[in-house]
Amino acid sequence: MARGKIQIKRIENTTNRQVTYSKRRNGLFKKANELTVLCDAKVSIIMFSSTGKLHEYISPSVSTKQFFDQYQMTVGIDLWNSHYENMQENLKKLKDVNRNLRKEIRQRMGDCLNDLSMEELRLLEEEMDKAAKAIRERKYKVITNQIDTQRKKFNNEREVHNRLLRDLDARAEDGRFEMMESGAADYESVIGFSNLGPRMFALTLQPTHPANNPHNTGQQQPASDLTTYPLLF
Amino acid sequence: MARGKIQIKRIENTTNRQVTYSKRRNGLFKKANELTVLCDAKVSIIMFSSTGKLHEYISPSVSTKQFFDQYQMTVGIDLWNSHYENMQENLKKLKDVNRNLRKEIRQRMGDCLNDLSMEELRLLEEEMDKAAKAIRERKYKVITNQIDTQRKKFNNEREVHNRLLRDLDARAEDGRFEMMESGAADYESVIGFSNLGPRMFALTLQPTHPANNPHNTGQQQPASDLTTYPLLF
DNA sequence: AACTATTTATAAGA
DNA sequence: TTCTTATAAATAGTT
Repeated sequence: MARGKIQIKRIENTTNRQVTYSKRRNGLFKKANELTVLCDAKVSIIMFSSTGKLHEYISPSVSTKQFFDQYQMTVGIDLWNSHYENMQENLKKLKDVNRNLRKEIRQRMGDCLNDLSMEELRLLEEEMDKAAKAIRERKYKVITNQIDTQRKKFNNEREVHNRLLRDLDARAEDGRFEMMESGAADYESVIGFSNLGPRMFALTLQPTHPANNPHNTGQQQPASDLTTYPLLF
Repeated sequence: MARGKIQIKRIENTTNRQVTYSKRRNGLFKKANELTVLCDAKVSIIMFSSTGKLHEYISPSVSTKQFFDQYQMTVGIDLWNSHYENMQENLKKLKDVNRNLRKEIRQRMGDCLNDLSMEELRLLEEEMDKAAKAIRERKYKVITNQIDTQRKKFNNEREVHNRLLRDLDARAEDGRFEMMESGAADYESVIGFSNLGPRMFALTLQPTHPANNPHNTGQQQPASDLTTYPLLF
């Protein structure tokens, strides 16, 4: 406002506009600061130039965040509530669903049955029976699988053992002197193992159900005995 | 700036301070608006007086919300993210809990048993049995209560009916002419009801279990017969 | 709220 | 960008 009055309308010359922006921005900030000091006020100015550049003034001793909080509190309506609201609602819904789920679980555990109607109780009982059946079946299947794994492991060990025995016999026939080289202690340990092997298993497994599973072949004998374990649970 | 230079420091006189606040605020807003127009900028001014009063300027065609969004985007740090984060986390936790609850329910319904260990299956089965027992007991109790209510209702109706009969007998003895006044149709209907009453109930209820409940008194006979209903469920 | 003497801000030019 | 300066605008103190 000097060297000629100007119209308050967009300055078309870009350079001119940016110069004016810079000058007036400083003027604005200076005024804001004076206001802050003179009147003990809190002022926040945020501005973007036409090129998108940000400039900010804020009264000393206040943070933008504090400013924002106070703004919200004063205005009453929550600026970020629009962001929040949806979330708040989701949270509430989820909590509700959660509560209901917990209630359902409690009912399925036999608690909190008081507000169930006769028909609901009947349905629940039916479901429980069906579920219990499924659980028992699954349990049985798990056991069966465990047994099966056990059997395979056992068969495998037995085979290894048998191979060991065969090797031993073969060596004993081929050349007895080779064994002396490897030492008597080794020989004794192998012999010891062979003595404890099949006979020990036969002792611990077979007497339990001597006549069971008539379709078992000799090959599967020990494992088949193991599969009768489920009956003991 | 007029009629004498002033020091830029807090104005102690309250009235004076408020007047100056008001004047300079207008000046600031005017300047902000000029800046907006001249330089095609976006300006937001938020200020609080020393008394906490809020005043705001914002360039036309921009909302405070948009302003803060742009501010955030430019500054990079999210002003309300700190508020958000907590909520986001809560939401996530709740969803997780929710998922687990649903899974538990499915397991209690006999589905999704695959990732349960043998021990978990055993415990679940145990719980299911216990729960099923509780549910059956509750069901039984509900039935019993229903029966009891039914019985009371029935007794009450019977009593009303008997009183009606007694009143009828009394009237019949006291003065037969009064009845003729009220009309034959009414009389017939009352008689009709009395004929259908106790005999009808006796017919429908008693033959079912003629020898049951030997400890029932004559007074409670029809209701007691009703209490045998639970056996039919 | 209006006035106005004076200070301050600033447009244009350098 | 900064300085200069003529001039417009803002405003302190007053009514």
